[in-house]
Amino acid sequence: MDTAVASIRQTSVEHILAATEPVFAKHGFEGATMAQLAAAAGLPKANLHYYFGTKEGLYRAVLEGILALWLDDAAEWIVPERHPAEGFAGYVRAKMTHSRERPDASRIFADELLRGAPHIMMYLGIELRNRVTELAAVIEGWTARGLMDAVHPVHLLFNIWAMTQTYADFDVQIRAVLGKVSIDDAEFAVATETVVALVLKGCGVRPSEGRLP
Amino acid sequence: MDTAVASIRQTSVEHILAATEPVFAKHGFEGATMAQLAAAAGLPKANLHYYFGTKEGLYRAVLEGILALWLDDAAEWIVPERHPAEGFAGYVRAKMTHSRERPDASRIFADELLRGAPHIMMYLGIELRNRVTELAAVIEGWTARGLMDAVHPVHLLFNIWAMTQTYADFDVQIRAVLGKVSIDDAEFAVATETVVALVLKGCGVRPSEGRLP
DNA sequence: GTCTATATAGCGATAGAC
DNA sequence: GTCTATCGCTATATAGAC
Repeated sequence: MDTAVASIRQTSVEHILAATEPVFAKHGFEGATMAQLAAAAGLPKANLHYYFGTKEGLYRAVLEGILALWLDDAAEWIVPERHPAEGFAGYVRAKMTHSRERPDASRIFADELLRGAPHIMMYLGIELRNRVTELAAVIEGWTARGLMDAVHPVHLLFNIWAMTQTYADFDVQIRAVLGKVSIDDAEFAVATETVVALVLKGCGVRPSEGRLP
Repeated sequence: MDTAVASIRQTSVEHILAATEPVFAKHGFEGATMAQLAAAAGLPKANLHYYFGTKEGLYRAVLEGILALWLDDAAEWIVPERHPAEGFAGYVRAKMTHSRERPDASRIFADELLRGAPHIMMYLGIELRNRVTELAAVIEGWTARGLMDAVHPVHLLFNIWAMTQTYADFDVQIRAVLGKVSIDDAEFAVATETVVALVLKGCGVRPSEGRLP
């Protein structure tokens, strides 16, 4: 089962998941067709049905890989041991890096939310909600220690997600308004530091002076 | 032509546009079917084809109504005559009100961007881009007059749009995380003032003291 | 496990009676 | 202007040879 040797099944499954992610990102679950998905994987449609049963089964498998990726950034940066200046800046930069390197993952998640989250309602209401409760406690702790202003921690998180993910989800609008065919590294760095500054100054985060109290 | 008497055509067109907006918001352009759209309007499919020709024709008509709505808020609030404390707060509150009252419009626009803006590329690159250039000049003027910090004006606008529209587009996530079936007025007011504070403090906007210099 | 060929259902769009 | 019936096509899914 869990040997280091990649079984044919495992290899095929991983190949199909990676190859079909851009198709779901481009067309959404409803818009993507099995013919497109199969063509992207370089396989006949029947093979996708063999491994995932239905189009929805394939989509759920793609989604689950994305959700696992999603929760990790916050757990690394929004922790009591850090000063909020470091924690928020690190978190925003990590999210922005994800928006740059895995925009398709962000778009699939955005599409799922836009449709009313028909496939991940339980994840939102239980797993994500629990994580947010933990993060909110850390942020309130920072405020209690006088390291930043009192800001509604949950709405702050919603806004950090919104700002960072807009650079993946609505990338086409950003490129059109900036008049650029693609967003280069320098422009993306400007965007990242604009968001970092908005969050740090917007929350009245005191400057980090070495160790925490 | 332009009389005050509503022609049958005009009445039907407006009815269909209003009735189908929620369907496009829920399923997107590709996901919505003519059968669903017709059912929402309480008409046979053939009637929709009679007035709009194709599904795409209907969708474009819905989109155009939304775009017209979209550009007005900024032109009212982000103007040189206002102090940025008043301008940004008013703009954010206006956008938040739109997210609360016309969430379907925001979602249709979000879906269009997520798909790569196949129907409104020209609007983004020309009309919206020109408007943004004007708004950026106003914001830079505020900075030059010492009323706020130097913030990249275009990225600031991207982030204001992201924060305000997330309350329409990703409303399902917000409700799930907050554990509420619907967002009540009090919660929405908290959200609004959280965004207002993030923008004003984040941009280092000086307090408004009566008249402008 | 792989792939061709096909079954069945639903799609956008239209013809033509009213 | 309205509506029923239906065309032609493409969708998801599967049967069955290899």
